[in-house]
Amino acid sequence: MTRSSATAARLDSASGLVTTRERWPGDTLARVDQADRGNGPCGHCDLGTLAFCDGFARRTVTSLMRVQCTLRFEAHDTLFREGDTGVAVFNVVSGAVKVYKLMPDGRRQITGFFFRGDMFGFCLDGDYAYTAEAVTPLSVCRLPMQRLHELSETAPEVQHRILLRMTAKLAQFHDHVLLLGRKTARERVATFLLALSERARRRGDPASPIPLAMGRVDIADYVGLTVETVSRTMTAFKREGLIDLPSPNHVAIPDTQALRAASDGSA
Amino acid sequence: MTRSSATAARLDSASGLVTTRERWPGDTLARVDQADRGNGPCGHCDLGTLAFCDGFARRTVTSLMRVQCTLRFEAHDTLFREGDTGVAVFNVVSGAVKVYKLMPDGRRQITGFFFRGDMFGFCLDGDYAYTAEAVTPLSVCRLPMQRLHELSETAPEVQHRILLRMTAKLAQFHDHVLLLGRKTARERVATFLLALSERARRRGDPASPIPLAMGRVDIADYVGLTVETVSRTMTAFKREGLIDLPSPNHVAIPDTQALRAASDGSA
DNA sequence: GCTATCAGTTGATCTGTATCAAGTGAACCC
DNA sequence: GGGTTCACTTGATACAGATCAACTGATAGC
Repeated sequence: MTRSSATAARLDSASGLVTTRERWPGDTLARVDQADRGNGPCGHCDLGTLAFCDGFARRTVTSLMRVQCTLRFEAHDTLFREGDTGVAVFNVVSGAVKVYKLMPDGRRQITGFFFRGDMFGFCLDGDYAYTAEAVTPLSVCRLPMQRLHELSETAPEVQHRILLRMTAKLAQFHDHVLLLGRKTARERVATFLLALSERARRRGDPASPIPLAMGRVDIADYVGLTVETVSRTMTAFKREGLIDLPSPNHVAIPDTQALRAASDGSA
Repeated sequence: MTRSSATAARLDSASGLVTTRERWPGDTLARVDQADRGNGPCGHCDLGTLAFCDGFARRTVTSLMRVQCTLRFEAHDTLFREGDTGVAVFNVVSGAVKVYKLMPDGRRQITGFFFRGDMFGFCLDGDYAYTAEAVTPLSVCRLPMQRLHELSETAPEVQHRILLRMTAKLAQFHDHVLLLGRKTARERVATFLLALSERARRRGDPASPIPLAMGRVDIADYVGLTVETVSRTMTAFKREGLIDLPSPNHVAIPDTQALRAASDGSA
């Protein structure tokens, strides 16, 4: 069984731009960078149309700006832990996050990866049900749940957008439950790679030589296998010409249809 | 691999109270019973505080009443199928529902069971991501998504309540993904039984001799095992005194702590 | 340059659960 | 009352993927 490596909490006070407006889980790890500017509606990120606040009325954006907070983390930093009081949602500006649950004996299940434009940390008056950890150097936009809730009284579009994100996440979970409950190792790995590829395509990035932000262990803990099986399966795919591995962290998909067939047993 | 039995579509025109206000997926199967009365805020069900509309302002309840629809189904009836256009959410008034996804070769994964007071079918301008089927004779309250959305413009509490339900569902999915990805057969079955028991307790029903609305095949397709393994595991639990089976469809839990220990490998 | 570390890969073996097959008992029907 | 059906159980065997172990190559530190 897979055991999680302990996450070392590291203090980073080297940044010249740190200002702390309030206390929140993980704040000792975060660097608040007020100098961030970009093409996001509120000017605090460069997410453009991927930004949570994109398309909102001017005054809604202004309200969000006031409570928003841009945080930076290094790979392996923990944003919050399972059981922490859930006070904020996060939008990934750059980098990748994994969220996972641990069992008493150390077995770990990663329940989601989040990339640029993704939102995570939904939690209404309760504790976070999982731990969130940076996979790569990370920049996130943090929105306090309480403020978001207050705001949505007057701006229903805010709540509606959250609803949209959650609906999409629910649909994703249905797929992932199918993967974990009924798919073979080959199907799992194929499905995972395809999902990454399709996500890239939807975002306008090249769909084929896709970068793998996460290591083999993380992939294994996500698709419910061991590292060894993930590794063997990817080697097998390479041997069969289903994928190419220019480097361990880059996967090329020469024939999407073939990989898709491998992802649901129709091949 | 588990194969789903074909669901026989049955027409039931024997009811004297059928009135069809509009067309919707599965309407040929449903009986609309306008005569239902109860203690629910809108008078159309007896869910009491479990009702979706419980606690809403008078005029909100009135709006919901007008678009609400109470439907009845028999066991094995299909409410909607994966790929159908998602036009409504459902609240279970009585009985049980399972939702599942199928693979091309017939493998099936049940992604959720829904009981009295539960809400399912969330789907914002898209298709249902799964099929919903009655496990027992069923009564549901149907709410058109579009109307719900319109209503939430003026009544934010509606959207907020949906958000609450979805957040709870998301948390449940995290648990289920952990179960499917990392738990052993014993742990899966123990977790499943405990969840049913705790649900009953939360609802004020007796937590111990819990009725199993679903058959062994459905349990297997939910926890990602085969019928045989579920059956063997339950027999083993009985032999070890972890549970008792007064009938195949009733489970007594003499020692919750012991079963809990079995549910995460701490025993 | 030498060593340590760490991610990934590959090989040999073991095992938990699936698969295949048959048996039991309750409910239903003619 | 005898047969059919269907859900569940039990037994024997097979196998996919886990486990244990070793190897490779890249990166970092001194």
